[in-house]
Amino acid sequence: MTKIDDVARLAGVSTATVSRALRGLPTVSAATRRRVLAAAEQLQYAVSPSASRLAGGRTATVAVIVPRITRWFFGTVVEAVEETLHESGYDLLLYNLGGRERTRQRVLGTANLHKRVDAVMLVATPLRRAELAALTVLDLPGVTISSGSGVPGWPCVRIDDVAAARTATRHLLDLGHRRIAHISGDPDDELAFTTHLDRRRGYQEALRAAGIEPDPGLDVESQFTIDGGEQATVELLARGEPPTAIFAACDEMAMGAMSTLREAGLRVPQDVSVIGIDDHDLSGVLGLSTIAQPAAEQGRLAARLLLDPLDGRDLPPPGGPLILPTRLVVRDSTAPPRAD
Amino acid sequence: MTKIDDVARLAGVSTATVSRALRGLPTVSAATRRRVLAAAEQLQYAVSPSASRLAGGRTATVAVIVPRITRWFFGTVVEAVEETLHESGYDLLLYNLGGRERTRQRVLGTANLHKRVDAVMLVATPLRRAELAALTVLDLPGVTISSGSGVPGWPCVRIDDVAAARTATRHLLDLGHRRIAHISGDPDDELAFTTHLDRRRGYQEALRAAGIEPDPGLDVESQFTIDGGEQATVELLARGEPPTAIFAACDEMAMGAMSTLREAGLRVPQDVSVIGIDDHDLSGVLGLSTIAQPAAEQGRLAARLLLDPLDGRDLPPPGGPLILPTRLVVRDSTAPPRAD
DNA sequence: CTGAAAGCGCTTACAG
DNA sequence: CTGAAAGCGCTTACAG
Repeated sequence: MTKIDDVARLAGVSTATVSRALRGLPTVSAATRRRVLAAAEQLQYAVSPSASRLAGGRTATVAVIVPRITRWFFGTVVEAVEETLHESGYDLLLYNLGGRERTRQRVLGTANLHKRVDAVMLVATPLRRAELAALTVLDLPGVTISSGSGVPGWPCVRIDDVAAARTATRHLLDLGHRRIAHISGDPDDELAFTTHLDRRRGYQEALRAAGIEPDPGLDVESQFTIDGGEQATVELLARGEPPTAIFAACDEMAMGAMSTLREAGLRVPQDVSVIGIDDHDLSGVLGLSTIAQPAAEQGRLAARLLLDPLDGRDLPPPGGPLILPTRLVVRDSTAPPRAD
Repeated sequence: MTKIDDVARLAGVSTATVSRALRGLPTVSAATRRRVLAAAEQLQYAVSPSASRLAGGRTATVAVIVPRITRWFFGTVVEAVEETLHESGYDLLLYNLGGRERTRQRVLGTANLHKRVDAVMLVATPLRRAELAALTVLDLPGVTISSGSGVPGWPCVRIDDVAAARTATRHLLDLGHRRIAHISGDPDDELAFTTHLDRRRGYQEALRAAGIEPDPGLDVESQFTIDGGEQATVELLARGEPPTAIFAACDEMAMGAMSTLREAGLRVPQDVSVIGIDDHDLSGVLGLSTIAQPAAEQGRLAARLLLDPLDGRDLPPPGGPLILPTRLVVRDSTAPPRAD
């Protein structure tokens, strides 16, 4: 393929000038730039990323690390991030941890990311001590979305999980429910994220504010998936008298809960109300009440926070975490409890 | 950071030997290899990908191009591909076309991929003539999943869309339906894939085999999304007497259809049966009958077909397209038509 | 505004 | 099995 020397020869300039003209640096005369661009066009020249990266020390690549790309939240975040990154000329290296310890170690436990990317985006993946140490050594810039306490020095984008859970629970309380169950994340969750802890806290706070002491028998741990919601609900029903309402820590769990309830002959919302968090694409179709969170917006904002310093736009670093708003969406899955 | 010279010095060998030892080449004595590995370990050495790629001419990176990562099929494919690629030490560059013409041009219309990746995976993205020409010039190896006629020289993994649609339609015919509507892709679909053409053909073939001439009034074009399914169903209902069954070209459209039917006061399946194609994660929850297709398996197989030649495993190239099996899954959304 | 030259950090024939 | 040296294709001070 053609390389920079070919373009330089055709345009009658040095390779340094070609390099500058093609990258839009200001120190090139308009006439020269025109000639270079024409030559590059004519030769169908495309820069070699490897050579450019080695010489320039920048990769124009970002690693995006998610637990599971197939879950609604992560897919939506990645889509928004991808668009923002590519618009700015950055490549996106996707890492889907998928609960695989080996993958996690390869990505986070070594210097693998070193010189491979200019920055890292960590989505809902709180780091263990050793991983944090490894990343700190690499001294890479980054941003986290919804990743627990985050990484020192990295901005953090998220929602207020405690408040979201409080709002969901209070919605059920306002409808008159007292026996409100919670299904949420497993501490041994293979995805190892901590969002569920905050959501549980909000649930408990709302109950206590209403004078109700949380009943551990109504709190079941499982995975943040449809299957997880089904299993948790099966467990819940096996424990005895069903609750009159279930607050699921995410919409996918809520959907699993709805499915299991229906199979058990319980109607939603007549017998049991269900609410989740997310506002998944299909929540409308299922009539699921939920706390909507802006997934794409979190992705876009996080990408911007990464790109701005990389591209030399030095905004004042955000003080605390950047917390985006959530919103209660009432549909058909929540109603007052039966009066019996 | 430490580089290969540091390792060479500590191990007391040349950089060439370090390079060979670290990459596991056979032409290194066991003792030397041990010393090199120990030195690399001690210095926390990680190779610079840019330098390695420039010198070696291989990027160990694959571009994966999908229409929309948030759709079930593409998310599931990408997850499987990611795992297969990373297991073999390859990076995954994600391109989400998202119906954006500019993105599409940047990725497919230029030499952008040149020297950036060793191979390309094109998912459900038939190429236009100019794009095909551009790719052909780059002379990159690749594989397609479900991408129309594919790319000459690239293996193609897919299902038999005509047969899948035939099976879905026949299922409805077998239940006794005659007024069977079809909702499917738009020829002007911004995602520009052609799967819907095959699925429409299967629908029409099944009808004709049953002695029914397809009624254009029962065939509505829209997008392959939940919204698309809703809009198509609204349109269908606006055209007059509703059909007794709807065959949607994918599960997301089918879910949109179910939602709109319910809002219109029509019960599924008592008033209208609905069937899709995919076996989406949520099809079970929604009780949607469907033709299941193995999305993850298509991704894994396609990744293998890409990796094997790159890694020097030269399998006999597949003769025709690799067609994976589909399977009718009957749930609660299909039933005989009302006898009135 | 432009060019000559060094250098980025590896891998690969080639020679031994 | 190992090493010296060239080369991969750019970018970046530096000088003018």
